[in-house]
Amino acid sequence: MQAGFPKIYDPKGIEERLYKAWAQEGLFTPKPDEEKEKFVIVIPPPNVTGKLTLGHVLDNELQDILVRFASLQGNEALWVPGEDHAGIATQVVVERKLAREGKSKEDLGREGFIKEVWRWAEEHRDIIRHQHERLGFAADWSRERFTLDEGLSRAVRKAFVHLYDKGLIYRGLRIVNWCPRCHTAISNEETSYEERQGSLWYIRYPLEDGSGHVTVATTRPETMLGDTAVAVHPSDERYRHLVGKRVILPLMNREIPVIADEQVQPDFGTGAVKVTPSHDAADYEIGKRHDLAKVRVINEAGVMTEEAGAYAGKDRYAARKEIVRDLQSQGLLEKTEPYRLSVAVCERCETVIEPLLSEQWFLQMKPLAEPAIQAVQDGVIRFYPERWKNLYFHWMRNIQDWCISRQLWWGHRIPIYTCPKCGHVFASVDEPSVCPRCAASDLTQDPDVLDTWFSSWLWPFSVMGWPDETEDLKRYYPTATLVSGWDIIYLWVARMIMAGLEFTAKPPFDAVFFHVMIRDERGRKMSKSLGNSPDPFELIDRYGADALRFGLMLITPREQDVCYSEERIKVGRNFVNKLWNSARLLDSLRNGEEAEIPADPTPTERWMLARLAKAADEAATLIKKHDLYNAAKYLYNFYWHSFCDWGLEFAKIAKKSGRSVSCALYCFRSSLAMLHPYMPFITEELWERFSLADHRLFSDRWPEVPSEFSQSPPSVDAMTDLITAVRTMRAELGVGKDTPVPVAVVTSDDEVLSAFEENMLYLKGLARIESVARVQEKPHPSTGSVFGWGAVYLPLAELVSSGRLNLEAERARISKELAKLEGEVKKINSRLTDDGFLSNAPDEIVSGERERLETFTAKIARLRELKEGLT
RNA sequence: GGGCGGAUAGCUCAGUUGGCUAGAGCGCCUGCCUUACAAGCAGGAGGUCGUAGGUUCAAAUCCUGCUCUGCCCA
Repeated sequence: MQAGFPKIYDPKGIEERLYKAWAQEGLFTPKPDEEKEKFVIVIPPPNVTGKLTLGHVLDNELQDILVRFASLQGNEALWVPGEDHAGIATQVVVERKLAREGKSKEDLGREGFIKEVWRWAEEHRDIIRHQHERLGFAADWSRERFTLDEGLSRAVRKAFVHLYDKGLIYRGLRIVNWCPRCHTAISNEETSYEERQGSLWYIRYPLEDGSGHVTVATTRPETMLGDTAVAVHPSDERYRHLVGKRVILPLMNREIPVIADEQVQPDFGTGAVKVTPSHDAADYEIGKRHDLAKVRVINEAGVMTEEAGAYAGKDRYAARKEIVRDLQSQGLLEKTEPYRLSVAVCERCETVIEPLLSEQWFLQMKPLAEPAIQAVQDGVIRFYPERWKNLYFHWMRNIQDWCISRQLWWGHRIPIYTCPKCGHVFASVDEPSVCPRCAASDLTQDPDVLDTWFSSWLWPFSVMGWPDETEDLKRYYPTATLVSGWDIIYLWVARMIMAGLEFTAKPPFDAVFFHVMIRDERGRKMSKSLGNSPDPFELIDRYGADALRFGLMLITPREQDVCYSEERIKVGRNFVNKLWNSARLLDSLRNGEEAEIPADPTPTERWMLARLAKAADEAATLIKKHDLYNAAKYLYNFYWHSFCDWGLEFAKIAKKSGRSVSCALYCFRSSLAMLHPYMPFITEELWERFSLADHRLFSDRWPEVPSEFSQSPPSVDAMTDLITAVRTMRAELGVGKDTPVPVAVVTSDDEVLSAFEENMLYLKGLARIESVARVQEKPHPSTGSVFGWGAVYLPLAELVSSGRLNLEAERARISKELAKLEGEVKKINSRLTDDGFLSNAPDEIVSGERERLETFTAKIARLRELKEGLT
């Protein structure tokens, strides 16, 4: 054993050293090469809110694999990294941090607060960058971008002005999702619904003429203060006589009308509902149809307004309690029922959303959606897996206008200016000093900022320098594949497609690769509030980046959310260990031998090369189909169970009789290249240790085994059959592995027999087979196994002396095999006597069944013979 | 309420356009510290493919109903 090749692979130090070297060499900054095809990925920019999670590791690892694979395929590969300023999310975390220090953002003022957020953002960008480095990601950091960079901010303004001047951006008074905690409007896509236990309160509204009352049911009694009507369904017989009458709104003593509207669901509550146009989207629509007054009783902070009379100044939930109590004391509360309802909450802070009538900027989406639907329909942009198209089309065809303004400080300020003199409102890319209409100065800019996604949707081209016609934009846009979780298909993916087509007239990428979500052992989504997401960097400390990466790939199927547990990724660590130790073995066997295909490969070497060729082919095909999971499995099985279990065992034995290990080294070298996209560090480390080339693995080529070696010699398969059979029989009979055994073989295949004779070294080395004798008939007494190429017998007479033989286990094994084959034969027979099968099934299937019948019957005959001989 | 998935070995999952004895990893059982690896080696047990029908010469695979389950949208 060569000194300095430790028994256990210790990633610490190695990973750090290699990443530093790669970065210094500028390995991931592509050298423009007109001969090469380009393969470009832009990272889904992580938020600067915090550290990376296991979900990020997965998302980015997939990209890294694609980029490294593309490079090995001879492409000019580029991966553009960067981060997202994440408006609300970042503002929320910084506000929380300030709150812990006893400060508020108002204390700092807008300028001061933004400075504080910048500090936070820069700090977290550093952390994120470092985390990417630790994972070994082949990103080109010289091109790193941030959504608030000057260039990207200009892109945002440019896009805004373009859409504004096109008439697609408008200001509107609408019911929006208002987060009273974040103090901003948010889009539908940023709210989620939670099932909660609430109550349904039945409230009596007395008729103005004193002839009784109408009972309405509500889950939000505090909004009643803003009621401006009671509505019933026009065909509801129970209430028809009341339509047109007036009721007295309790607590407020306001007269409001009873109206009829199709939108009312007669089966909800009593069938009569209260209408609050200022605090409910559906009621707003009713209000518009009936020209109802709008009374706003809750403000932006979730506090009752002046319009709420006696309840003004109270929190919405405190007011609810008091209102219910007051109604009760006035005898107007008919009953209270427990009720399950789904409430909208803010995705960022989980505060219950207040639907609020508010003036906001909206982007008209229908015109943008049409070409984007077309692009996916026509296959200009492909989705993997394809089924996500359904979700995409559904949303795109029902797309709503996008509320793009946010009442935040952190973000891109809306480039809308108002002239104090002439009142002209206009959009401008650059900050204007005077009004273009009346030349007045002292213009005021809209105080609000844009939704974060308004910058993210430009990402694929804004990172390339758009709106300028930069070299990068010309060279690397459109990009190749976008990797994303399906959870942001609306928020991000669909919008990017729309933006790409609108602003660059090109689809921003050729393909979208949607990956699954990582859940915990119990199948729960990983979330910060549950605290069930492990820290990936602790895992790296414990197992190394490669083990985490490969382990993650081995347990993450394509279409099914993965249940993560630390136990499960150990499979990655075990593989790393296997890879390392197989290298250690090769290192001890080589004496300066080259990694190359020998001029005269032996049958076992040919067998190994054929498997390598198949693996290189299969894995590449799978990766091209974005099936990185099955490619990982294929490589795992090839390396461990073909190369190590057989290839290296053969090589070890051959080496003892002086054969060079160059062929094994060739397979090893090829394997390093194939595994490199999954495990960049250990493969590079071994690449260096073995001095396999003077360039980095990243710049190497995917293995291509010459086609003359793609055929596997069948005689070697017969050898592995023989070896396995003898091992099984030994185990069942209880014959120790050190006891040499002679075997007898019945076969009509001369090649198989001569392969056995010529390769006794391997048979001896791997199964302690002392001799192989060709016989015509089964020796007595003996046990054995039957194959397509013949049968192998273990004469028992000679083994009896070595101890008690467990014939019972042998009989059981043979009986089981017999039963299985007899069952098969029965099935085949019934098929072959079925006219329907004979006339309908393709010829190759029929002849295949005939062949199977023949070999199975032959096997059965031999097995029966064996069983009888074992009594 | 509308839509999209899933249900295959004890667990987590593969299973290409229907057609060789339904596979893997982990776990389990037996034997091994065999000079690369016990994070390992060799061998083994374990599944009427959720359920009821249908299509077909042939169904884990296609169709329909049902049950359970996850998610998205409203």
